[in-house]
Formats: sequence, C-alpha cells, structure tokens
Amino acid sequence: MSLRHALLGLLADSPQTGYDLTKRFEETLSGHAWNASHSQIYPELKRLLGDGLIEIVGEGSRGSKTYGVTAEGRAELRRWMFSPLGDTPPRNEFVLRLFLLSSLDLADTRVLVGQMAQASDVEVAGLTEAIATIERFTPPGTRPGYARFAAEFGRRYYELQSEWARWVLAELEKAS
Amino acid sequence: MSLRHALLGLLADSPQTGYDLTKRFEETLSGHAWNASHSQIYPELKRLLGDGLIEIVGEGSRGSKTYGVTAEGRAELRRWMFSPLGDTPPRNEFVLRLFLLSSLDLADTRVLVGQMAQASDVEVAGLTEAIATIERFTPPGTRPGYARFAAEFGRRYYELQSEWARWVLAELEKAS
DNA sequence: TGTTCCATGTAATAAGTTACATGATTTC
DNA sequence: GAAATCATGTAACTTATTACATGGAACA
Repeated sequence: MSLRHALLGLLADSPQTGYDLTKRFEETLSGHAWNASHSQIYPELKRLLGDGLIEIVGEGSRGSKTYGVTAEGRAELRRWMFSPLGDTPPRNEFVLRLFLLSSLDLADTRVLVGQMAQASDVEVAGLTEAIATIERFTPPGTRPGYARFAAEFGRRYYELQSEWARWVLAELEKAS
Repeated sequence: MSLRHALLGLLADSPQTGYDLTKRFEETLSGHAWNASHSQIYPELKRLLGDGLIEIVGEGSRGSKTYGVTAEGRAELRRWMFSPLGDTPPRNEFVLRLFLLSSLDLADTRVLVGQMAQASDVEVAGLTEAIATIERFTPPGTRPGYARFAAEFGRRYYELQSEWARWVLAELEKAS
C-alpha cells in the first residue's frame, strides 16, 4: 500500500489540503506512478493523522484543513524510500499489450506497433516542450529542481517506447 | 479491468489450464505488466466461459480443465488491443519514488539514486543474458519470436533507469 | 511414505472506483 | 445570480490480496 507514502511524500514537499493533494495526484502521479481519487485520499489522511504521521498545521475557509508531515511521518517516508522495491506489483497497460502482441496476426501487429510508435512520439513532443518551459523559468545559476528530473525520465521513457516500437517493426520486416 | 484481456491474450497464444495461466502471470506479466493470483484467475475464467469468450478444449487428470479462446473472445481481444490506452491507471513504485525524491535531503538523495542505478544495472545484466539465451536457441534464418521483443523492451527499460539515475547524480553534482 | 508439484476452489479482508451528497467562495 | 471552482465527506460496488482448504499425481 503505497498510497500513504505517496501522501507523505507530497506533504513533505509542502503542507497541503486534501483537495490540493487530489489535484497533484491527477496532474503528476496519476499518469505514470500512482493513482488515487479524493474518496480514497480523505479517509487515508484521517488514518495518517490517527497514526501520528501527519498533523493539521492550519485551517482555512470552507472547513479546509492543511496537513503537514510530522517527524515520525518523515522517518516513515524515508524508511519506505530506501526499502526494497516489490511492495506492490506494477501495472502497465502498454507493457501488457506488448506482452500479448503474439495474439495478433502479422498485419495487425504491424499496424498496432506503428500506432504505438506514433503515440509515443506525441508524448515525447509534449514532454520536450514541458522541459523547455521548466528550463526557461529556471534562473541562470540555479538548480532546475526535481520536476526537471521527473520530466526527463518521462521523456526518455516515451523515447524508449518509440524506439522499441520502430525496432520491432524493423525486426518484423527482416524475416518476413 | 485488464485481467480478462490478459487471460484472453495468454490463451490466444495457446490453450492452457488455470494453473498454467497462474504460472505465466508470475513468470512473465507480474514483474512489469500486470499481476494476478490464482484466486482471481479461476473465478474470472468462469466468467469468461459464461460470456462465451473462452471454451473448455480438454480435461486432464486431477480435474484440470484446458481453456481456449473462442472466435468471439479473439475478436474482443483484438478490439481491446487496438483501443486507446488509459483504461487503467499505471502503478509503478520506482516512478513513484522518483517523483517523491525531493522529500529527501541532498545526501540521502545521492545515496538512493546511486542505489537505483546499481539495482538497474543488475536487471540489465540479467536481461542481456536472457536475450543471449533466446538468440542462442533461435535457429539461424528464423525469427526469434515475441519473447525476444518483450525482453528487448525490458533491457532498454532498465538501461533507461540506470542512465537516468546517473544523469540525476551528475546534475546534483553540478550545482552544489 | 514423505515431499514436491499439480490443480482448483472459497472466504475474509483490503484497496480502489464510481456515484451520491453537501455547501462555501469566487468569478463573470 | 449563474457557473465554476474550492472543499470535504460517505455509500455502493468492483477489484485485488491473503489466508484457508482440499486432494491427486509424481518422485525419491
């Protein structure tokens, strides 16, 4: 169950409300790392509060509560960050389809893999632009920050998908 | 819900029992694409049978049933393979940690990213060997088959993780 | 004859999704 | 004053995991 650690990690960055956290899941984590909706987030925040891993650091209008990580929470987060992977099995629809490619006939496979390459290229373009934006808004002499690292991973990942797909197409061409 | 399509895809390759399918999940899909245990697989096979997407093609000893995909099942599988991605949100602990890196202090970040690079190298080595084995057992003049494609993706993926981690280390070095 | 592997199932619990529900504040 | 956004919650349902349970066949 990585949800609590995702929440701890986001809150460690800066104190936030459940609503803020819901948006950050949607915007940054949901696409590549982890998904959670508000109906899961609010109850989990209460549990984290009960376990003393987070605390209420402020209350705003409309009954909003801003949570921050406690020392205990930060320790638990650190422990998890360094723990071995494999806690929760990955789930990746793209890779699943890749593993099931052999269920299609050769013509279908060619079409699908071609589509995979094209879709990946679109993502690469989007992330390349996002990275350019980050760089543009980074003052010279400053470190670009961690968002840059994540974006770089994303760009390289989609590049990999695209290049792999084209390699498969070439391999299929070879022998047939 | 991709479980049924994963099952259809595996059965499309060759008819199998629930037990066989459980093993193939563990061996091939569980690590990178999708996870499922036998307690989920058996009931889903019954549902697929009820929906006419698979059929029993043979019964062996110990009450084992071998399932095969029906024409309808194959059509449903094909439809899903070509449907747009995004049905189920991905889940990836490595990427989640990558997104939460900023919650660590600089020293911890360096250590963790270094460990990530090393762990990825181990995976690259394993997959490189697996690929060599596949190639060795492929008769000259033959297409190596789809397992080769999946292995290639895995190798490139771990290479990406390793290279990304080293790039991050270099970036962290730069500015401090 | 004991251990491992084959083979299938159910029950209890946990996690995740979708739908339902409410109300305050801001913006146009 | 209508619409969008902020803000939080619960209920119903589906999916997934862990634990429980059983027994046949192969092997040593």
